[in-house]
Amino acid sequence: MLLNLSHTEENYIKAIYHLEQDGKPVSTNDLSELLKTAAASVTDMLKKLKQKKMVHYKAYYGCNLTEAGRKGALMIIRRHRLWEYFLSKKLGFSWDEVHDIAEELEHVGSTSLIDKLDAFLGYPRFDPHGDPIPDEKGHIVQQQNKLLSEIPLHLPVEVVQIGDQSAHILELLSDKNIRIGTLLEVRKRFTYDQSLEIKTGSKSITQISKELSQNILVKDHE
Amino acid sequence: MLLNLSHTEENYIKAIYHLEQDGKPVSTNDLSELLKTAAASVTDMLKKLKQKKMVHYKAYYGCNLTEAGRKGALMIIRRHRLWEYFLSKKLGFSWDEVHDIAEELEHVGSTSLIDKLDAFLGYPRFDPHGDPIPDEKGHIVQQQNKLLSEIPLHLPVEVVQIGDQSAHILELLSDKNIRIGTLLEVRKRFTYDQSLEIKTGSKSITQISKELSQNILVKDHE
DNA sequence: ATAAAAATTTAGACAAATCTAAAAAATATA
DNA sequence: TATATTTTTTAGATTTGTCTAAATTTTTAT
Ligand SMILES: [Mn+2]
Ligand SMILES: [Mn+2]
Ligand SMILES: [Mn+2]
Ligand SMILES: [Mn+2]
Repeated sequence: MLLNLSHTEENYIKAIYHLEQDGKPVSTNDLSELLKTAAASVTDMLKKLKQKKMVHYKAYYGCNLTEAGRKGALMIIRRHRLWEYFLSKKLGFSWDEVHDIAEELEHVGSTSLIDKLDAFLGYPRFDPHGDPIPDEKGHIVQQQNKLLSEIPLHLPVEVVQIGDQSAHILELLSDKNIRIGTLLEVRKRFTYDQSLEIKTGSKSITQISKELSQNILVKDHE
Repeated sequence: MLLNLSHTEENYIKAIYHLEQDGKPVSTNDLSELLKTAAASVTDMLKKLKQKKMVHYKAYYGCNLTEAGRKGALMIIRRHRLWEYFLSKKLGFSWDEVHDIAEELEHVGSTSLIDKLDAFLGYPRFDPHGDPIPDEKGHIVQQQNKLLSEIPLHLPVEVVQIGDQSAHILELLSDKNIRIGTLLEVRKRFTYDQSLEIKTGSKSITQISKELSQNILVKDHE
């Protein structure tokens, strides 16, 4: 292990990375909920991660990743997304099956393994859900995508990313034939429940709930 | 996990499988040495594996795998060897680098992952060290190979398997340009230390110690 | 500003896997 | 057979990651 972190510690810093917005500290409870672990256990772990200089932490305040913690998190995310790409593109898994398996593979800690896997895959820049893959130095592109819920009517857009990545949302999208690269256009927006009627491709019309529309990221299609 | 075993438990049943010769029970001390774990710890684990019906165990007697234990061990060996094949053939690792990484990958427990990996690799029958890969049902071919130390002079043979698989032996073989598939012929056998002089391919002559010759498995080359 | 509610930490316990040291059983040797 | 040696098990601790319950701190609401 280059990082010298246990599987559990890796999962914590990854979770902190995902919860960190701007510079705001991440609360014990948010981690507790995301990791499905008692808040008391989170407190214990934050103390340990502080000792290992992976997080800044002050009691009753919350935590933030240190620079080392951020680098570590990006490496775990790199592993996760490269494995997802491999599972999807090489082994033929569908995009809603890859996450859980990658959750285990991401903890196999050989650096040369991941760098060779990256080369074998042809240095992919995005995983099967449209999320960017950090490079070997931990650089990650920040995308400027918009939520489908905020797109004006009749503007052609392309799906580039899915926010929430539970098996449930992926199942629903699969059913609606929506995936990364799908071209969409919002036809109507209903004020009552903020649901959308969209046109996919050239023919098919489907309804999309508010929740769903807030988890589909799109970019303008020129 | 289909088997519902921890990483540690998996390592134990794999170790027991490798130590089991004929029907002879495996001793606590042999396991202790192979796993580099105190004998007292092995005793504790054997009790637990007995509870889980993975081994037959009686105090002061030793242990044997149950049918379930044997099936489990074969599945772990299947994963290990398929990953070794992948690392070697797809990612370009040399055969002496793959074992340690596979030691971690073997514990990722999705059955569909391994079966799809198997298909992706084209159902290979042998790993990079020449060891047979069990199929999805746990069937494994038993090879009838001979030790180089027991081959008569001037008989052309082909290297098919390496016994011990430490990085050290693989380094030595690599230096001598001996790998799976190499054609050999024993030229002389020195009584003093039972070292061999062998001809590899058509030109190169090299010396091989007794230890090394007892870890190179060969078959007749017709 | 005070009381109620929510978030967080501390305290104490537990299961898994490990260790060392001591006791017990099996095996080898004289 | 009696004794010495080796092997194995038991006893008691330790580390990691977890839990529940109780105490404390912070935030929200009256
Ligand atoms: Mn994922
Ligand atoms: Mn994980
Ligand atoms: Mn191996
Ligand atoms: Mn292992």
